[in-house]
Amino acid sequence: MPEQRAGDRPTLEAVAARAGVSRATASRVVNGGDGVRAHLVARVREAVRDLGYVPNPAARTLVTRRTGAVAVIIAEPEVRIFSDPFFSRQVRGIAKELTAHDTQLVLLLVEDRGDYDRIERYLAGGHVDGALAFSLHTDDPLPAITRRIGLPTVYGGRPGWTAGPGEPGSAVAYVDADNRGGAREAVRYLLARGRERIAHIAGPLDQTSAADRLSGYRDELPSADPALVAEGDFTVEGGARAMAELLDRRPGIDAVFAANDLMATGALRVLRERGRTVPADVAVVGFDDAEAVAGSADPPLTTVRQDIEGMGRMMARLLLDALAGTGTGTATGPAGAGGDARAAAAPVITATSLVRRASA
Amino acid sequence: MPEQRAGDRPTLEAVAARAGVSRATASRVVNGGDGVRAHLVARVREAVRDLGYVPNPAARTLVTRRTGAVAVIIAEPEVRIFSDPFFSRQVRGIAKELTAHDTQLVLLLVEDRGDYDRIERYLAGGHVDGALAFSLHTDDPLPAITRRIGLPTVYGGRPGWTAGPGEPGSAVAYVDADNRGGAREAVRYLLARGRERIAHIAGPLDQTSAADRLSGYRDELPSADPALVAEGDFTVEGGARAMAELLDRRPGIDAVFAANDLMATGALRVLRERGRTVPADVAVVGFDDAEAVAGSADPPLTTVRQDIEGMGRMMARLLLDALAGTGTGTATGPAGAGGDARAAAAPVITATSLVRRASA
DNA sequence: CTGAAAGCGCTAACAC
DNA sequence: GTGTTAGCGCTTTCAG
Repeated sequence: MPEQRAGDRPTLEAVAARAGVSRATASRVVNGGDGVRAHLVARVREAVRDLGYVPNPAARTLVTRRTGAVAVIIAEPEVRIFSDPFFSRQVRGIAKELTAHDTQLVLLLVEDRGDYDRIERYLAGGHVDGALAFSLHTDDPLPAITRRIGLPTVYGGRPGWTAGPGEPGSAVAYVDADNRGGAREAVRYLLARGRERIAHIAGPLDQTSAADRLSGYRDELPSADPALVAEGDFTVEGGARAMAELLDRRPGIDAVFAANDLMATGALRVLRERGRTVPADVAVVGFDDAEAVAGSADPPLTTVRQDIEGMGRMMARLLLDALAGTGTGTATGPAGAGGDARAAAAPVITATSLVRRASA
Repeated sequence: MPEQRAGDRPTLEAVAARAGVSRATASRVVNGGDGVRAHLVARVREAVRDLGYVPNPAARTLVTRRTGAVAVIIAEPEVRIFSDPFFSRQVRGIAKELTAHDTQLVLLLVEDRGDYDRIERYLAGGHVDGALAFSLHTDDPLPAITRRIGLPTVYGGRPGWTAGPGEPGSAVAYVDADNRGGAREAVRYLLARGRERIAHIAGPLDQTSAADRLSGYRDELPSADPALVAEGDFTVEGGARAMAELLDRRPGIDAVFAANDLMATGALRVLRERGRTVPADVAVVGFDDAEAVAGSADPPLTTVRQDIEGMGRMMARLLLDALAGTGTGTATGPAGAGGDARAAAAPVITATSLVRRASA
């Protein structure tokens, strides 16, 4: 290997030399400059600028054991990632918050079960300081992995295994919308408008968001005819199928609350095909308020809005807080607490609100 | 079960000791094991397993100057990222290919112009080995940045500044669909079905994909009435607005070719509102074949399909090839070529195909 | 084929 | 305040 090209990146050493200080002082300045005399700070800063110095993150990570990066793990089936703006929005919220804290976002997409090996190796390798993961199903292997590795993790959506107040040690940090409350509000609204046979198109019930919305529906309609509930899959097609089913079973339906906007859109289509007018004959309420979907539906959807981007931001904030608290990963915290005393182990539930448009 | 707590992760040193070899040999085994006697390989592998050893990427990067990570830069305005499945699909294609080559994906979202400083610092920091960037507008600062840093980069979509065969040194690696050819096919199809007043809803013309599709339309209809072209913005709403405009200007339209499916959907809505039947009165053809959009439109869209995920994969492959070729970044290649002689500096154009559904 | 040794660039004690 | 000095864990000549 010939000698280093002149274009090679300058090191801290070079900066120090040019500024006439030691590497240590140069380092102090680069990292904030506390406790260094002003004129030296200036000299070092100048050298940095002149040389175009940029710290080498690998070297820094090697000694600090911090990477300044966070993994975002998405394990959702392909179809949903693409059809539902939900993920992109949430990721954007996360990205904004991470960026504001100079933290990088490493995207890990899980295609199939076998990928978890790769994920585990990656996470165990110390490439990232923490992880953000979405809507886990009950049997998802991820929690076990992150726990084994001792990697701070925040979940998006209530994880499937958290049912009651949680057994000891199972405190999980997660962020979710008030799905149940939002669903209740939707149904109450329909009731208030005089609707009497209100159906529900549920999402896949192995997802807590779908289950919680169904619970909300049932809260308000405890004695509703079970035939008024059909399970969809959060897609337009699924919503259409469910609507058709519902109409076949109970032609007298005068309102539908769909567990997301995409399914509501599918319902709208079927209602139109079957000659029902919305909202005159049948009122429709969705959930999400994904602008590109709800606003441009025909007619525009009345829906339960959740602040998806805000939830993403909140997830990131929770994780960053946890990282600021602990050292490298697990415990070793000041007080001799047993488990990893991540402050944010309590869930954060964000509010929803009903947005009135034309469909109900 | 080793059950290592993070913090005391075993090092190569430990592996070597347990296997009774030197660190160098252990390293060789971990990195493939070429030229190490079989029984030593076995012993080291066993030690790795027993100890649960995972290499420290920072240490490795420090010496190899390779990070095993690639940046994916998305600078699209918010509205498009969320409404259009295009990006998620392409990112997924990229992710698949990168994963297959054990390379990580670092997502960089550009919110506003000021973010480019941050991006430059990040890229210059050597966090990643290369970059993948999307659909640049003519004046995008990114190319200058990556060139200055000498970071191998592949673009998705023909960059705005590549007009002709390109000036010397401006050879850019990019992957794009055959937008012009696809548009031609759409128009020819409409013509073949006997349509005589074919309008076009273009995308924002500062994006090459939109411009190229318009060119294709004009190729087939060189003397078309200019009032038959309206510019949209690739969103449902934009498509609706453009359709309304078109109808106002030329009520006799009997076909519309929209530059993407989302706009075609908006057009469908307006046509319905205005009492036009599709395809009887007006035939509609889209572009993209985004399943969630085209397939579930009402009526389902006839559209020009492009293999978005495949394009993403191709982008990643091109970049990985380039990385395998060069050392750490810029040049130092064998022949003393002036510019960075990345093999893949020629664009890759992928084929499109017309998918017939009900709208035309 | 294997081992010894020299760093990669940086931070963090610990002296001065 | 600032400099000195150890490494962080790994790859890679270079001997043997």
